[in-house]
Amino acid sequence: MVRVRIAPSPTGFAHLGTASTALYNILFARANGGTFALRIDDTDAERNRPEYELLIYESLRWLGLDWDEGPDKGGPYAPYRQSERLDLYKQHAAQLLADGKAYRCYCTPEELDAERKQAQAEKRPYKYSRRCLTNPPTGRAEFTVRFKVPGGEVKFKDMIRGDMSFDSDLIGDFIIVKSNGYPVYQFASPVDDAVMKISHVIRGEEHLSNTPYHLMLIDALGYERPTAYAHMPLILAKDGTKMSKRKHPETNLALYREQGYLPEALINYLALLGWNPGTSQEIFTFDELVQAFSFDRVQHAGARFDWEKLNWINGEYIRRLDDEELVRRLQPFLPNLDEATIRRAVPALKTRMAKLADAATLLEYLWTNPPAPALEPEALERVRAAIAVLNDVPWEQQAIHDSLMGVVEKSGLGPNKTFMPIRLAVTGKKISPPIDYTLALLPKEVAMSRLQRVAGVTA
RNA sequence: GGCCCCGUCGUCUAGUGGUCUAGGACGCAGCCCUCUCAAGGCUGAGAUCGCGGGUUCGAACCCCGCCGGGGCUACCA
Repeated sequence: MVRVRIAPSPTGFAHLGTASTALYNILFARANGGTFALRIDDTDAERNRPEYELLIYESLRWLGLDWDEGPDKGGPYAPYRQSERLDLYKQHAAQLLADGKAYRCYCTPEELDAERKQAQAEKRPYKYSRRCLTNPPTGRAEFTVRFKVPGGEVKFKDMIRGDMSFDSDLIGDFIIVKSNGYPVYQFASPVDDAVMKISHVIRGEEHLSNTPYHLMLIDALGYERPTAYAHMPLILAKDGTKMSKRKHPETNLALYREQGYLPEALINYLALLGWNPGTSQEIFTFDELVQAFSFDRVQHAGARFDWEKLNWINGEYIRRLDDEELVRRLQPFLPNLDEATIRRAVPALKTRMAKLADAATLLEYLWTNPPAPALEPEALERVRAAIAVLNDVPWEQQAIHDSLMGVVEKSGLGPNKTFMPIRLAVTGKKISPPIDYTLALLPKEVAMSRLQRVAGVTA
């Protein structure tokens, strides 16, 4: 029975890495008929906020990465919010204490800090002194609980990197319960994984070095270890450094929705960041990903996030959407336009967008009034000729196209000599959809008045 | 500092001793198409496989060292 999970921490906006990890977990769960759980890791009382939890739900749902068990939908191992499982951690800590596998530590943060600085000054690797194990100070009430690291090799299998081995003699006794009674991540996470019967722990590479901590705890508690671990490569920023919320806006999942990235395109891109199918296929449906994904084709090195490639994939998805679906998705991005207008614009927009928000730039002239450009005499002549024929033309794209081509032919000049001045007059820009679309999308009176305004003709 | 992971075109990557004069994709350049911009088609530039030693008839692929990047080493997660 495959059971996987993600355990995001609600300490800010929903993070790109959360989506990536969720995706790999779901891919693995679906391929193996397993269960995917969402567990909220809110043990950092200072930084955690309920509204951030909502942001995680929203972003994951937007991406179609839904969970089988979670705080909002329950499940056989509820509750799924760690702040609601405090008793469980207390029991486990008490058990370790009773077994002599953990002990109370009365050291103050200042004392610990001094120890650490001392070690640093003497250039030796820092490990907690075990003062409170051997010679605890008396008359102090506030304490943390430390795990007594047994020492020796800790070995485990990583589905991506193979056999891993850590020397736990290098690991000092670490805190598992804070002085405020809350468990530390290193404690709550393995306890929950064991109790919730998580079979495969799939998470980011930043947790690779944490795994021995978790394993030692699971062993000490007498639980069965998860069948396997998988540590996914980190997503790096464009500059090769780890993505930070401050420096790199692309960590914010909400941004992608706002910009008009299609969730399925983002998923596709994320899947390809750090993994490849071994074939030349680049575009995948979700089901194809489920089928193709395997941990032995996951990259070991961190992968840099690249907007260009994402834009290309997103454009591919947009072009593959049928027109009605595109209209539907475009609506939130074009609040100034009615559905019928969007529908008429779609054929011209489709190949011109990397993301849905681009439509607004292309169609801006429909709800704003661009300033009249100053045109050369020759260009003005072209505009006047166009006005003359356009006056009697039924206002739809094909008719406009035909009559304008007539003007072009009569002029003996290239089409651009006629179309560009019109484009400038109507949109104020040098870039727009084809001129017939550009005109037809606008009410005839508006289009004509913009042309007349430039040509100096009074309506 | 210690421990761990990693290092192929700008980027994502293929590649597990000879088929590599290192393949693909994005991006970039040029051409075609064309009313602009895209899309599409074609062509092209771009990597002495981080560096230095080995092993081998032969190494991007195996071994060692070095350098570089990242992670962990918190009463953050």
